[in-house]
Amino acid sequence: MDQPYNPQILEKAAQDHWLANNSFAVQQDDAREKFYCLAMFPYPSGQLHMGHVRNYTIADVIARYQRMQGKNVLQPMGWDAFGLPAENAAIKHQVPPAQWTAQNINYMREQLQRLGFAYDWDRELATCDPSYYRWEQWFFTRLFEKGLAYKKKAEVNWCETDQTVLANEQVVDGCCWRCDNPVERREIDQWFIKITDYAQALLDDLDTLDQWPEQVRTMQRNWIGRSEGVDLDFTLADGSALSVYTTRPDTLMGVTYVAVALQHPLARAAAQDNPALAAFIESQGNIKVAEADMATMEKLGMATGMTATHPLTGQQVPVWVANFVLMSYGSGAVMSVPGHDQRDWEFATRYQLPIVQVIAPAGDETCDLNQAAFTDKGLLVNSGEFDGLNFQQAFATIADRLESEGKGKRTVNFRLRDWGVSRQRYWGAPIPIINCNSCGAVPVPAADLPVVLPTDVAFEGVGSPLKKMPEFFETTCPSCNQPATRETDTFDTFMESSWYYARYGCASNDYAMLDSEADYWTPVDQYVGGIEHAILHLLYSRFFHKLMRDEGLVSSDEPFIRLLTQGMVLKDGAKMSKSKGNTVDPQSLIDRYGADTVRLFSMFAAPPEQSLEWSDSGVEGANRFLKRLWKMAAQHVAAGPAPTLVVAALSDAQKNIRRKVHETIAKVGDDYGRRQTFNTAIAAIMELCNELGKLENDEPGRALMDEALHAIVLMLNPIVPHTCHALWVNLGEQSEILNAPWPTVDDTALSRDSIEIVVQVNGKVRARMEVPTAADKQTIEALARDQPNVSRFLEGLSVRKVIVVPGKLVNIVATS
RNA sequence: GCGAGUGUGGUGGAAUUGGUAUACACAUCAGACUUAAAAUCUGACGGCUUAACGGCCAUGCGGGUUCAAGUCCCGCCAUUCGCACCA
Repeated sequence: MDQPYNPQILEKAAQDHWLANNSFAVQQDDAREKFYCLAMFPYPSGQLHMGHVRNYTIADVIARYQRMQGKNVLQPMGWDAFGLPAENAAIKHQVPPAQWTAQNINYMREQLQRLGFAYDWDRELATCDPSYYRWEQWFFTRLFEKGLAYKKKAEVNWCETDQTVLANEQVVDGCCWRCDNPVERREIDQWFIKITDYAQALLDDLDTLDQWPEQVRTMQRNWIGRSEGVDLDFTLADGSALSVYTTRPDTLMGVTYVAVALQHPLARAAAQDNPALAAFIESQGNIKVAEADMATMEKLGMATGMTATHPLTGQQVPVWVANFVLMSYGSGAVMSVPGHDQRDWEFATRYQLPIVQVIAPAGDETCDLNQAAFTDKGLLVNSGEFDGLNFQQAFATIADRLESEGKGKRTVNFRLRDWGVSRQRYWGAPIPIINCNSCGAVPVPAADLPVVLPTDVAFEGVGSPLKKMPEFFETTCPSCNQPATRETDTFDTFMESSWYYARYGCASNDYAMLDSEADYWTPVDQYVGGIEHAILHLLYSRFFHKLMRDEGLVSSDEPFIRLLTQGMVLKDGAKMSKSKGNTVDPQSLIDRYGADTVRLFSMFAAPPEQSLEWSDSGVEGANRFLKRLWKMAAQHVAAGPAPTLVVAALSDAQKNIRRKVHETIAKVGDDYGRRQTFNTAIAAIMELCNELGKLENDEPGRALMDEALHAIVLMLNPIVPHTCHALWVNLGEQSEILNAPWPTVDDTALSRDSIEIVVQVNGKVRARMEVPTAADKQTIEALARDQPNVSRFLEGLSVRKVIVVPGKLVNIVATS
């Protein structure tokens, strides 16, 4: 056995072996349980960072562990290859995005291979490849035909810097999520997908995802934002209806005015012959989202001069335009109850509108409408026939009344809005639509797909080059054969990442988007990725999965059964990032210590869901452990073949160590499989190694050492596979460790003759004692009282009670 | 403001179902080996106290439940993340 530990040589040898044997390629195999393990694929930015290393190591450990459980394990890898940075790089370095992306993929693929991840590279895919996005284009045309994709003129978030539209989810604090510049509002034609049709299903099925972090489910629930209320109509002077949505119909009798959004048709109509109102709307509409710190923005408004009739009382209430009413939620108009809504209260106070109390506290809450609105639920007052009703009763009674009189309707509202998928960018999948003057928007026929994105382009830096390429956009209408124009917008890149996990199941199928093998592998059994995707990517993927299910492409309801969201990698307390200049280059660490050391450290330093504080000396510690293990194995091997283990020949000390071996096997299996706390698994193995250092070197001791080393190498294999690959051979094994089964626990090794029991007096530890395992409570109690330090503390006290927890402790309760 | 999480030695963290708080590692210090250093090995390592055995205190703060609380309950404080005028 080579000495010393030389990771550069042994890692290369293991990787060459896996490559030569195509060790990680898998096929459908109905004889075995399948396990699909997936880490979120990377954007090919240029090189791996520590976050990637952590993400992919976690997934690889799970995949290799499941393989040792005898499962048919798929772990693929690919590239989220469309996106903005490629265009930015193209402008900066004068390289076409396709070329820049391909170079990065080649470099990063090599880095991943040097980390020894067990990927089935036969299934590798890149989303910028026409063989991939053609199916996305095809699927979009299917959605179009089903009415699930549509075009509408919409006010969108426009980023002037990136010259593109952003989804609501991509606007962070009023700024672009990528470049952090303020977002403006613009109206242009956009393609949307009806995610709102699936809002209820997306909400309901969250309850089935019991192996997802609760936090992620809560965030999605809030994002979908279901509320139950009533749509009801106020009547305008001309007899038309002004519809408002409320979740508090119990406060209906407290309405003192109605407010509409700046963009509401009524506001626009009123502004036509009211220059002051027009000016107000103009001034508020031009406020950029970033400048208007939405949460603290002053509530401003102006009366329209119109009044509306209250649906129940027949009273006339004024109609105001208010800057805080959202056009995009409900009907863009609200009934204002300043007594019981804080926003309405602030607005009414500012403009001296009447404030009426219609809800009285049911308990001892304070209610002073001079100070603030009373927003809790309570009992109705000043509400005529409804007085005395509680919230539920009032909701039901008033909703019934409105419905029977045709003035309202119970309604469920969602915060979730349809997904805008158009982007005015070049480096994305072309939207497969042809715009014809006579036929309108016509989907590209399946036979004409894919619409290939031209890769030979000149980049000037502003807007999309596609708009300047008549050879791309000039075409004929598939329907009427007249000259027509191709759509030059491309898809949001979240489209590609919403279904890639399924495509891995049949990555090279040129005849279908998904096939029966894709259905065999899906859903993903274990998904691993960053918490930053808790809403966007994970919600879109869930939505896409249901769309694909309804198209007959997959048979499951959800894409990801179990989800692990790993924490960030920090250095000096801050997230590692180029802008902060606190990055650590994985490559230099691999060069210096080997991939296994980097893998071991990133799994040992913190539990996977928590943030990981980077520590250079911690990396050295991980390397030190591997060197020690290597040395221990080398010494064992150098002493010649190990004798056969005869359990009866072991000394008591050796039996204790053997028990530790088997306890550790049980614990580590539980940590990998159920708990997914890889740090504690490693700690347990380190503990065992420390114990083994004390092992006597006699014949039974050497036999035990052989058993223990085999177990340790098997247990560490998912985390440091190269080192274990080499150690396994050195321990004299013929077969390769990759396919070795997980070690089994010998239950007889776990049994013990005696056990340490803690003795407490009044809850404080006063002694520890060894008692026979079989001892009954009386015996244990008697032994406990005999402990010198215990009898000392019991002196002068009378024992009231003795609690015996078998195998753990005795607590003697005594008072004077 | 609403929702979720976190708070344990000098540091990262462990304690899984209410039952031995501080496992494992890092750092530090001491010793061995060495001409010396590095590497390696051995040992010490929460605070106060004691010659020693031992004792007292300590898991952000204040209460509570319990024979027993890092863990459960109530009220605060700090911090991180998400959402944020959603009627």
